[in-house]
Amino acid sequence: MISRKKLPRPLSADAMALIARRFAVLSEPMRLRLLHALFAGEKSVNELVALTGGTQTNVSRHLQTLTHAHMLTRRKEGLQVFYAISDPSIFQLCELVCGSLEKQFSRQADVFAR
Amino acid sequence: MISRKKLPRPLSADAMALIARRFAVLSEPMRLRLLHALFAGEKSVNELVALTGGTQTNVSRHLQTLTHAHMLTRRKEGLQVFYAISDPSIFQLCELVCGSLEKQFSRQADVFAR
DNA sequence: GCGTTATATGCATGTATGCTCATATAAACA
DNA sequence: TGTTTATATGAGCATACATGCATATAACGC
Repeated sequence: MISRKKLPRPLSADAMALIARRFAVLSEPMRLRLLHALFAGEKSVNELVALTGGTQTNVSRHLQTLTHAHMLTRRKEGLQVFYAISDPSIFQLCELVCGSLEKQFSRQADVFAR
Repeated sequence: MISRKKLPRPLSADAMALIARRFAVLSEPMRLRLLHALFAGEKSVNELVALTGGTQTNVSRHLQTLTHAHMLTRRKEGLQVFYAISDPSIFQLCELVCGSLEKQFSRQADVFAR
């Protein structure tokens, strides 16, 4: 009988580069702010500019990056373009990282509290 | 009665920068190769150099980065230094990203197969 | 057609960071 | 003490990328 324990899959160097690229897309604060703003649902570029406080140029560039990484979908309607999160795993990724950071900080807080 | 649906927590710009930093640490192929090599358990620097094919200098630098990010622990024993994964959420993060990439590629494969 | 609004992009610049070479530290041992 | 082995680090270089300015494209109304 084969063990049911979940094993890490073997990963090629190519696969590793793809995964790294995906993490890189998530490694910019402005892109995270955009994703966070989109958690509630699709928004136009102008709305995102207002919500994040970025310049129009910069917001547009980052939206392009996120779309090329297949994390967002783009829908044009008249003059406006609406973006929305297309990859639900984004939510889980952020939750995981948040949880891990919270643990780390609460441990550090414990040390200071002694 | 309060809804039980899991809501995304509100995130400050500072929190966002911390999360981004964490993703940035995971966004280098060599660091992912090191983490992957450590999935099976702790290893010395020399072993990691052999397993990843990197130079000693470079491997040492990346191990330092991962350790400062609290993803690895460092244990010195005689001349050797052993590193091990200290944050179990790393496994889940990689699984999530791998799964999401697999879905993306199988969709693309479908398109080509038509 | 012309002007206006929403979004995208070419170019230039600054900053961050990965990589390598040489050298430094640190521990073991003769 | 001097030598060897394992790991870390300082300096310099190259590259990637985020940002802003100006301008281009695209859709709408007149």
